[in-house]
Amino acid sequence: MTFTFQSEDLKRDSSKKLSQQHLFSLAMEEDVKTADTKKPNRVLDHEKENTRSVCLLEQKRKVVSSNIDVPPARKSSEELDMDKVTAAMVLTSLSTSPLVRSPPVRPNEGLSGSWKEGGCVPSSSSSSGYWSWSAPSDQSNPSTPSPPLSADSFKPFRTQAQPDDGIDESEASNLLFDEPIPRKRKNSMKVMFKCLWKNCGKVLSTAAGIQKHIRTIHLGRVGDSDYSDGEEDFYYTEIKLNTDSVADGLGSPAPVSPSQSLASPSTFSTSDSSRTETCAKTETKLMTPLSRSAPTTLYLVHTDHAYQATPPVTIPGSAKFTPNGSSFSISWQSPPVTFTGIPVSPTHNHLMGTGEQRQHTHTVLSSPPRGTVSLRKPRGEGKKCRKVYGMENRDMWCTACRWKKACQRFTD
DNA sequence: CGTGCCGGGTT
DNA sequence: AACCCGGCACG
Repeated sequence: MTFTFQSEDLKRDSSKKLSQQHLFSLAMEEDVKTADTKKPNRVLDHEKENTRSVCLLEQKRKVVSSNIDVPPARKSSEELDMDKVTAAMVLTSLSTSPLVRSPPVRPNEGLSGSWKEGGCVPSSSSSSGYWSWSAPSDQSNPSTPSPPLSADSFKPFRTQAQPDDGIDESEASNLLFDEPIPRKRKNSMKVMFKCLWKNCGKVLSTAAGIQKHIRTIHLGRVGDSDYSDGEEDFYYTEIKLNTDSVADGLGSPAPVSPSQSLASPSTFSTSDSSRTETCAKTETKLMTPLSRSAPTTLYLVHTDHAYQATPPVTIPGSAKFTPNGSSFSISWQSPPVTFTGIPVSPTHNHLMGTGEQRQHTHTVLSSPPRGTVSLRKPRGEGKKCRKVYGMENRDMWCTACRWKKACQRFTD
């Protein structure tokens, strides 16, 4: 769209840099605003636009930074600052992730890639600006360093996680637990990306990470690990898990922390299929006994476009005792709406025989035998998307629900 | 009153 | 189709 014109503009006149930045922040602000109005409106669109424009702008910025010589005069503080940041980033990424060196921008990981470079941007508000990226929706004004307030304004998932993405699995999973609750939202959700590949329960905290994982491990794209044709999208899904309610649920000096039950981070090191297996197993072991009794690590997966309705939560192995992914999971988590699915992308899991796990066996859980044929449907008592996700997350509902049709995800 | 969803409308 | 919504029954 306006992109071409803008970048051209840039090249032509480097002195416009500032105004460009201005433009940038303006754009951000606008997006934020729209996203903030969340209420019952189509946030999704905004979000899409948002991310897209972010992408564009990111690219733009790169152009800027590469094409423009910063006059020596201003080089002092800004540049120094920037250098510090850059250096720090380089160091961290070097020390933690030997694997990842993200070249330019690639289609899928473009976002995360650019996040990293966000630090290098000669923005006037150097450091603070850089951090505020992570959640554009939190602050409408980039110049205010105010701490991100809980903000119901949040959009459930800003596509990719934090600025530290793309780091690498090992780091990613550790990071997750180190990082002291990035933004405290309603119930401190954690967005994770789970590999759906058979027998692989790998969970990473970044989309980039999981994509890479899939690419290298499952798709066998070793050499050109940077190349992404988007196929990975099919093999992972986003999950959200709630750290708060976990603690609540155990309600005591709980011996099991979410982190432990999720996956043992300690073992993460490099990509190796055997390792992934073990990880999956650990997960299973931990999950199984717990999930029978009380909610521990609450998470639920969903794959968006929903007629594939809640495909198995697929914790490999645990599926066995799970009569039905959806109704099972909701049943033990009522008031604190803890987990929610996340639309990653309009992809479908052809991987898991979608249908099979769903319906049947249902009867076990659902209401006692009802003899009456009833003229009108008894109205299933289970919570439907609307209840589960709430109005503000309408975009997470199954399509049917969005259209006010009979819910396809939580059938009864 | 909120929710689930039928029936019917629009794109 | 895909999408949206008025309106009604149910709780």
